Amino acid sequence: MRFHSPSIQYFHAVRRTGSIRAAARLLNVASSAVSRQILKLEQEVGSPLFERNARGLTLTTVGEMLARHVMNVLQDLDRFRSDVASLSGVWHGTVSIACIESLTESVLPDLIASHRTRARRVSFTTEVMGSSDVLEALRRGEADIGIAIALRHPPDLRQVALKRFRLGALVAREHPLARRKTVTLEQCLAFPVIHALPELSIYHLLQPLIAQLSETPEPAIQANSIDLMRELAARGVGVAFQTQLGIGRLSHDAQLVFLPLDNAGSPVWSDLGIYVRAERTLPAFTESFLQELVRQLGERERQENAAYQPNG
Amino acid sequence: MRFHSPSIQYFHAVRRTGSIRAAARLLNVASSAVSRQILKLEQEVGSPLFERNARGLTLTTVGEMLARHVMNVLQDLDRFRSDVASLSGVWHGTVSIACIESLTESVLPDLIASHRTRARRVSFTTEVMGSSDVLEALRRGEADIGIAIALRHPPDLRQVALKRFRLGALVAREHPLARRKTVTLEQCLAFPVIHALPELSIYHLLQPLIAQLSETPEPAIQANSIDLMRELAARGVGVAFQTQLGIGRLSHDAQLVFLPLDNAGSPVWSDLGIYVRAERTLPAFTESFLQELVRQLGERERQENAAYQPNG
DNA sequence: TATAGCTGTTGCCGAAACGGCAGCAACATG
DNA sequence: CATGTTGCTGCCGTTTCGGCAACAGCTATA
Repeated sequence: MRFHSPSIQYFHAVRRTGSIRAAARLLNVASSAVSRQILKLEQEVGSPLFERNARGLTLTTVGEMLARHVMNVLQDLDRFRSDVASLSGVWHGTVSIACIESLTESVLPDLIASHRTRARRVSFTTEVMGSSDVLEALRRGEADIGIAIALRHPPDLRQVALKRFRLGALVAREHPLARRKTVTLEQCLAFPVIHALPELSIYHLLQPLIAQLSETPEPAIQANSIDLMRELAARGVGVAFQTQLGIGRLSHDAQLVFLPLDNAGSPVWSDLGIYVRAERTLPAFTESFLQELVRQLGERERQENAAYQPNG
Repeated sequence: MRFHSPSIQYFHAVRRTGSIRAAARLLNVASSAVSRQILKLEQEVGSPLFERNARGLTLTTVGEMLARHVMNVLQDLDRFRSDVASLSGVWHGTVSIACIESLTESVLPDLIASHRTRARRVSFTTEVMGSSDVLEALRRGEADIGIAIALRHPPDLRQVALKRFRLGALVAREHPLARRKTVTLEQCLAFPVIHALPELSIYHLLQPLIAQLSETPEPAIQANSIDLMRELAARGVGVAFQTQLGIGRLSHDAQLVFLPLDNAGSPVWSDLGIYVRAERTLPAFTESFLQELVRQLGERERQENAAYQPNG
């Protein structure tokens, strides 16, 4: 079922590996064959597609345009294949997800588990990374679905849904703040805090708020792992800041208490976006999972925000 | 710049012409070559793509799936080509429009003329047809932009915009009704009327309203040409029914008067939809024209509806 | 019923494209 | 300076593609 010219496939491999010889190894062909196909492509397009550095190849502007087209073609080929397969039998294929750490605690495992009971031949690949890396993985075609903090997203990605969750403080059950319903940032900063490093998006959400305060005390601990921050908070080391999503149901019977942040009377939101490459039609089984993901996240959004309403 | 395998192109040609030999003539190759490529494709997909009738070929279910993929590929190739071209110089290409007759009077010619003063190398192909044919032409990839009466549209088309215009009666200046601001259907039916044939969408808009009336008099004249109906009305033959869009500025200095229809106190709307194939990214110059079309139609919608407000 | 005209398919064969092997120059790294 | 990497290029066998002609199946017309 490979009815597209070798040039397309070879170009795609060279773009991904950044080298002709590496692409040749990947494709199990001689490097000369790959080299010639690239040269032929460049001749047909009428413009160089790669810049030849001593240590590999980099895309030119025209090359990036072609890469976009080739990605559209190959991803749509993928969809076509799965469409034909689903015509005669069960769904089967792989859903590739790129997401930030907050999802790994309950949302994603619950969802994948429940989805696999219904569609057993659909497997999953999930990779955890930073928000900007999530978007980049999508653009490069390395993931089908991306979940990240919703910053401004590039035009070649489509924001399927946008869900807001309250940012809050995470403290041990014995912590002096633990009895409050909500907390302000000032109240937290009176205690030792566990700050996120700039590579986590929580940093970028809190930084502007902290900058507004008159005094900015030194953070006790800085970390780049949501998990580590949570465990530190549970041991009473200090106050951590997270979305409630990342804590989920553990907070009920565990040492942790989640206190929604209150900034001058209004909540502090963390916007979670679900992304997909814009120029793409998803295979049916991927689309189905996506719908379910959006629905589940919407459910969580509703529940968690209702729990902290003025009249809740 | 033809870096896609011949099978793709041949398949596309066969689908369009419905015959291998006709496709071969179109492609300037021997019919045997085309036949072999189709057979090879069917072998690779693992399923027949066409049903062989004595008088040509018809797509099977799998064939339709492949046709969809191939269309996506070729249309995106087209976009890539125009993107590369626009990189080094002026926009050039062709915008292909399928629309219903109402647009040809003023909206489309005005828009095309003004667009060509700014982008001289962009040419236009417009074809007038019925609403359902507009959607079909889009699905078959024979048009880039479609404008039709907004009925329920298939999922593979995207409704870019939806504009509502008032349906009204069209009478000669000397007609007894001509002095009214608005008219009801009953009032019109007291005179000879020029009815649309079922192939025009006006028929489907008026039919349910006429069916509600107690008496349904015989129509004086039936026609399938908006133009003919307008000319007949101008000669005082009877009352025609149209959207104001189809009359436009001519009504000012001509023999015609447009009277918005009043149905039990509320206007009768004719919804105009602008459509595009969903699984497609338009070339930049096409997208630009599309935006302008939507803007202009929105402007007309605002103007014409404001002219008949209760307080206007 | 016979004929003419259309359909898609198939051998045969030359031409074009593809791909593997080995060797080249250019650059980076040690 | 030696070694390992990069991409590129003759040479040549294999594969694929495409044109020509002939074939069988069907339809419409005479």
